[in-house]
Order: sequence, then structure tokens, then C-alpha cells
Amino acid sequence: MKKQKLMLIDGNSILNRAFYGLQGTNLLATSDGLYTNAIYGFINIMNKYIEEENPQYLCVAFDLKAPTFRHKQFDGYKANRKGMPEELRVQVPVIKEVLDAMKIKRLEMEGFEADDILGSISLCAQQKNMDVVIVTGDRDALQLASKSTRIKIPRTKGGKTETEEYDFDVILEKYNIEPVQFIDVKALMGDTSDNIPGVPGIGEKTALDLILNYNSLENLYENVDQITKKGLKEKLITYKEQAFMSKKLAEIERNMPFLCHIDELIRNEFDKPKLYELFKRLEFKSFIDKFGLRDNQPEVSLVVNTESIKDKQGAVELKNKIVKAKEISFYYLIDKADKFKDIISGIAISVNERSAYYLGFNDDFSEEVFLDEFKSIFEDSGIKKYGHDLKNFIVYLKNRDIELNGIAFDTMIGAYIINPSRDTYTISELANDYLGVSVKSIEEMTGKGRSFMPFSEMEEEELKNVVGLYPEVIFKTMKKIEEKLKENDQTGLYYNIELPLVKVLADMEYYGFKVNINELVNISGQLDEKIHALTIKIYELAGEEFNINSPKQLGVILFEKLELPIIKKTKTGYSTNAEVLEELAGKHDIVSNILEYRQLVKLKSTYIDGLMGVINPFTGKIHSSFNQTVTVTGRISSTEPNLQNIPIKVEMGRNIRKAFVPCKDDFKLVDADYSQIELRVLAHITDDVNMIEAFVKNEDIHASTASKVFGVPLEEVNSSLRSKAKAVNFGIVYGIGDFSLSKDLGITRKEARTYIDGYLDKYANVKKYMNDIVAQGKELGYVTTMFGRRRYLPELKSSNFNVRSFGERIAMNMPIQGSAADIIKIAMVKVHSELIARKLKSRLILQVHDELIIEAHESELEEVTKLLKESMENAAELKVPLSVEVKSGVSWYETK
DNA sequence: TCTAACACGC
DNA sequence: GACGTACGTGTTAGAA
Repeated sequence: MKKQKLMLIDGNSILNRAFYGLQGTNLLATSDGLYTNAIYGFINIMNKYIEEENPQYLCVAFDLKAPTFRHKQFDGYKANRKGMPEELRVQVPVIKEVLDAMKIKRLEMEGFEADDILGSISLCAQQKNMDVVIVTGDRDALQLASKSTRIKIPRTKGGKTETEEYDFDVILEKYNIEPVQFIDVKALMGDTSDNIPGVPGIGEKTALDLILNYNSLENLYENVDQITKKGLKEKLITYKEQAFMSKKLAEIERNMPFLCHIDELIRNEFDKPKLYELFKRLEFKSFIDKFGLRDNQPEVSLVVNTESIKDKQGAVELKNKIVKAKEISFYYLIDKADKFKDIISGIAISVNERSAYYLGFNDDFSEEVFLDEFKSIFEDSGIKKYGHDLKNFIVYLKNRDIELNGIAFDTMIGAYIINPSRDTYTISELANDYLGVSVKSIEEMTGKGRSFMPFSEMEEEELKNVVGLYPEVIFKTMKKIEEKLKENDQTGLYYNIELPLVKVLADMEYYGFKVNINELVNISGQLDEKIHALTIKIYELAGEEFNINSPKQLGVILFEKLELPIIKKTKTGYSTNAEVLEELAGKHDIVSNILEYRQLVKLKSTYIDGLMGVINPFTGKIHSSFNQTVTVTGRISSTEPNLQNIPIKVEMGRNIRKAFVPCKDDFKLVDADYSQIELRVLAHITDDVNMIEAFVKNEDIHASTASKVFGVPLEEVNSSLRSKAKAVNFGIVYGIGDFSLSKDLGITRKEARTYIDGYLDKYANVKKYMNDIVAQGKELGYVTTMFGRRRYLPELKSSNFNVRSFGERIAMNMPIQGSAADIIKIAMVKVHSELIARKLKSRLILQVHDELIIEAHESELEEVTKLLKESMENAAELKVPLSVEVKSGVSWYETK
């Protein structure tokens, strides 16, 4: 007879794992401000095991802790990419609601851990000879096990969960130990997940060895004198109490008071309507599909039937259909042939929502043959093109002398305009979000890391089956996005600014920025020399050699060997950042040398070596990628390399700009800079008379601010007051709070607060605006820029003071920074189209947030200067003039 | 392979 | 009264 199967799930452990999966990802908020990633992860992990094991009996145990769960892993967490420090709590009550809707028994009991509960039930079930599977995050669960029990331990990485399955027999055999010894091992090691302290400095291997030698913790301590290994005995003695406490804490209670009858754990059918409502509320659209809850919903299904085209003849036939249809949607599969060359392995094309064609390229049907045939289609501006992430395709075509005309829609850009806070905009996600259908994603096909496989090596049939659906997804998603854009009053932003910008950015990438390699080599040599000299000096001052690049080793030298005062600590040790070092500079000669060393090494590694590595050998230029869907404020970002952070402040770094030059002798660089664009936008949006006046009179704005905030006449503002005012202005523009301002100025937080308050008192309308915009953001759930760009701010409704304050600062700042981003984008589109319309040789090659750079032919210098200045100053009509400064030169260094 | 610390720009 | 504090990208060390 088949054994009945019981699955016991340790709710808190799984919640833990779900939390770990959040690292490096953005928290996703529902429209009512609830952060749901961990809840999602929890359901996902749990459901995976239920599906795999299909147990007849099931329960989830929770510890009775606070109604919200917060993991210490996230204390002090700062995301290195998109902002992470939002609400870090998961709502356990919501998880309980889900479990109830799934009709899964929840167990919790005052004074007991989930492990205890599971331990007791496990024991009971084993007596009844049931097959028990335990899902837990903790190896302690081994304690619960009998020989018939398998242990599953999920490990979540970056949102993906993998399971290690331990067979109890194997564990026992491997270590030849009794389960109770696991607890003894734990007593020595400590348990980081539950904050149970063990003996510091003892790792897994040492602990196991000790326990196996001495058989038990008690025996070990009785014979502790036998231990000869240096330091080990002392450690054990010092932390004896802790070790025994740890053992006690890790022990699992197996004799719980009566919980429930095992028959109450029988699994029932889900309460589908309830679960559907819940998932809808939580915006878990994929779960609605996965759990088959869409029955009462009109189904959006993909009807496409993809046909393979394998030769020129087929391509010609398709071409004729396209000419008739006057519109296509397509999705291309780009592979890297090498670092500097892309190839296309296939393309799916569709002329309507119902049929699609997949063209896979190989020796028999090459991409060249296809491109020859389709050049006229791509260049025909009368044929509308709908696509997803068109920029890369435009660059690809340009490299083959084909222009993409008739760009009518890009779903990636559209989805970004609707919500710029997402971290990815893949087609499969959009299909899910806008259509409620799931299609396999590109990453699912190619895999990643070690298991990555380029399209060119994949089965054509699989590519056809997956990518063949994409054109239909684009057609349908496009309609949804268009509706949403209309509803949000964002069609102008989309069609007049963002969509035309796609081609502008593509052209900038294609054109590139010429680099003088000799100049880089020259600087590199200078840097090497200086770094070498500094290294020797630092070793000398330290009295030994060490890796100066390692903050850890450096910390030991500075704070232990040289006994400098510890200013600040990081999560992992001493802080050695520039701020700290500057404070220590007077105390020891080594410090200033290290500061200089750091600076030079940064220049060498990131800017010399880094830039050298990305110079295209065919063009001798740097072709950075400009990303249009990365920032939450509407700015553009630049990668591989990042050309938006080339040094300028310090002379040695600034020299790097000497290597950025025009492509030919008869060209010059023209650099146009907006002056104080954010503050001008602020003056405009707030309609503040004082600020408008300052700009209209063309006053030095920082001096003017200083005069007002510190109550001195304009002519008496000294440089110290001015720089304070500048920092305050900076703070307003970037939405920083008193804390950051106090750090910038080296003053107390209180003083910083009085500066900000003083500022808001003098600029009364700014104060009013700040209050209004926060209220508006709270009411609508989002804030907008002058041109309708939105950012949703669920943070404003958070009950957590910090999260809410963060939201408030963003609400105040986003319309300012975002409007400035809008304005320069408008100018870019204008400049780009004028350059082409006037058939000039000059080209836009770079944007750095408030700065545009054109490579201009000498004969066009005057015209381009005028064009830049006028386009930029007239990009938007504000209540204050926009002011642009233009300079030209034979290198980027000279234009500044 | 991933995170933490650091440093560069606007 | 503490909380943890603009937006990005790239490099290195070091742990797993």
C-alpha cells in the first residue's frame, strides 16, 4: 500500500528565503503601496513544492512574532542600482490570507518556534507511518527527521530558487553521526539566521571535527584541557556559556501540547474566487494564470501561427505582403559576433495580429540576403514599424548602411513612460502585465552565466516557436500602451519626445566619440609613475607591504597598526572612504598619500584601462550605449563605457578629456551647457517671484540665495556664504534632506535644517509648492513633470516615517529633475532633426544631463553654435529665460 | 558568481 | 527619539 504523504512547511524559513531573493532586485509595490516581492516569493516557493510532491496532507507553521516580518539582512541595505531603501517589511497577515484562500492549515502557538511545531507533527506522522517531507531553510530540521524523511532546503538567488535535497541516510552516513550532534555543532558555530551566538571564529569544519572527536558538547568541555591547537581552547573557554545557551536555543521541542488532529491537515481545493480576488489585489497576474483562476476573466490568447521562411523566395513573398499592409511589427534576435560586431540570428515579422513569420539565418539563407531584400522595406517611411527596443536594431542597420524609417511605436519605451520605476522591460513581462499571457522570455531561452547559449547555436524550431509570438505581443501590447498613454495624457511626451529620441540616441551610438589613443597612453604612463612612487612611499610609511586597494587590509594598517582613531565603521569593518581619510589627514603622513593613490588608481583603472578596452578597433571611436529606460527621473544613462562620468573636477582627471577629440582635423567639438537648468525649472514651476527675479536680472543665483537666506546684501556675500547657499540649492535640486546637507557642509543636522527652513521662508512659493506637490502625490499616487512624465510614489502612503520622508523628497525633486530631462530631450530631437534637414556634416555625439556635444565641421561651426544655443534655449517656454553657454575646441578638455 | 566598498559624474 | 536619507556606472577585493 502506498504511504500517505505529509508535507510540512516551515513558514518563517521560507519567508526568509524569499527575502534573500530580494537582494539586488527592486521592491515591487502594488498600487495601494504594499510591497509584495517577498509575498510573491513565498507563494512561489511553497507552490513549487506542493506541485512537485502533491502531498495529501499539508500544513505551514509560523513563529508567533510581530505581525510584520523584517529581516536583519536588510538593515542598512543600500541598493547599488535603482533605489532600494523602501519599505522592507513583508506583511505576514497577507500571507496568512493567501494560505486561508488556498485552504492550507496554518499552525502557530505562543512560546514555540515553527520548528517545534513541525517537530511534534513530524513525530506524530512518523508514528502513523506517513511519508514526511519537510521544507525548511534550516539544517536544524534534520533534528526532526527519521530515516524515511527527505529534507528540502530552498536557496534563493536573485529571485530564482534552487533546492538542495538532503537524504537523511546520506547525511548520517557521510558524517557518521547522530542527529543530536548537529545541535552540538550548531552550538559551537552559532546560528546566524536566528541570531543564536556560538563561539566566534569557529567554522563548520572545526565544529564538526570537535564534536565528532568528543561525541558531545558536554564531553568536549569536560576534556577541554586536551585541546592543544593555539587559541582554540581559549576561544572555547571564553564562550562556554554562549555555546551552551546556543545548544539550548537550537534544541527542538518534540512534545508540544495538542495542536490539531492530523486529519485537519488534509489538503482541500483552493477557494478560487477568493484567491483570484487576492491575487488581483496583489497584482500577481502570473499566479492568476498559474493557479488557473482566469475562468471568470475574458481570456486574451495569442492566436498567431508562425510560419518559417527559409529562403530568398519566401522573403520576397513576405515583402509583397508588407508593401500591401503598410505596417509591420517585428522582433530581432541579436547576438554578439565579437565585442564590436553584432549579428542577427533571426527575426520574427508580422503584418497583422494573426500571422507571423520567422526568418532564421544560416549558410543557406544569410542575413545579408535578407537585408538586401528588406532594405527598401526598412527605409520606406510609408511603412509603419512597430517594435520592442528598436534602438539596437537601428544601430545594427546603420552599420550596414540601412536607415530605419517609419518608426511608429516602441513598446519598451511606451512601457517606460507609463511606469519608469520598473527594473526591466522585457517583452515577456509586458505580455504578462498588459495582456495577461505568458510567453517564454529571452533569458529563459538563452540561459545566463555559465549556461548561456547564443541564438546562433539554438534550434531554429525553438526560436520560431518562442519569438514567433513576439510580433503579435507587440501589436497587442502597443494598443494597450497607447490607451494608457491617452488616459494618462502622455501621448505628447511619447510621440514628440521619447519616440523620436530613439533614433537620436541610436545615431549617437553609431557615430561615436573619437579618442586619441596616444593621449591616453601618455596619461597612463604619467599615472603609472606616480602610482608607483606613491606605493613605495605608502609601504614605507606603513612599515610593510600590503594591498592598498583592499579597504580591509588598509583598515588594519590604519586603525590597528598605526592606531589612528576610528571615525566610522562599515558593515564589515572600518570605513576608509575619502570622507574619513580627510578627517585623518593631519594625523599621519600616510593618509594623504592614500587619498592621492586612490584617486590615481581610479583614473587608471576606470578611465584609462577602461576606456582603452572599449575603443572600437575599426572606427577608433568609443560607441557608448545610451539607455532610455533606466532612470526613474527621465534622464538618460550611458554604459560601456559610461561617458557621463568622465572626470572634470580635479585637474589630473580632467586631463582625460584631452583624449576625446573630433574625428578629423577639419572638425571641432562644440559643447553647449544649460546654466542652472534645474533651478530655472524650479522658479518656473513654483512661480516664485524672488527666484524668477534673480534669473530675469541674470544674477549669480547662489550669491542671490545666500543674500536672501543669510540676510546680507548681495554685494556682501562672501565665498563661504555663497558655497553654503550653493549646497542648499544643490540639495533642493536633488531632493536631499538635512542629513545629507549637513554632511556636505560639515555642519550639524540642526544647522542644515535651519538653512533649509530659511530658504523656504525666503522663497515662499517654493515652500507652497513643496507642500502642494507632496499632497498631490499622495492623492494621485504619482507626481508629474512639465511634460507629463510620471513617477508613482507608493512610499508616500507608507506608515514608516523614513520611507514616507524618502517619498516626500522624491515628490519634491522629481518634477524638477524630470522636467529638466524633458527639456534637454526636446532640444536633442530638435538639434538632431535640424542637422539632418540642413544636410550638415556635424553630428550630435553626447549628452551629459544638461550638456550636449556636437562634432562640427569647421565650415559649420558658426551655424551649429547658433543652432545649439537656440534649440536649447527655446526647447521650453518658461517664466525665466533658459541660458546656454557654448564653447568649442579641439578636445573635450578645451570646451570646458 | 555575487556583494561590499569605493569613486566618478550631474 | 531613532530611523537612514538624489540619480546613475565601473572597478576591485573577497567570500561562497
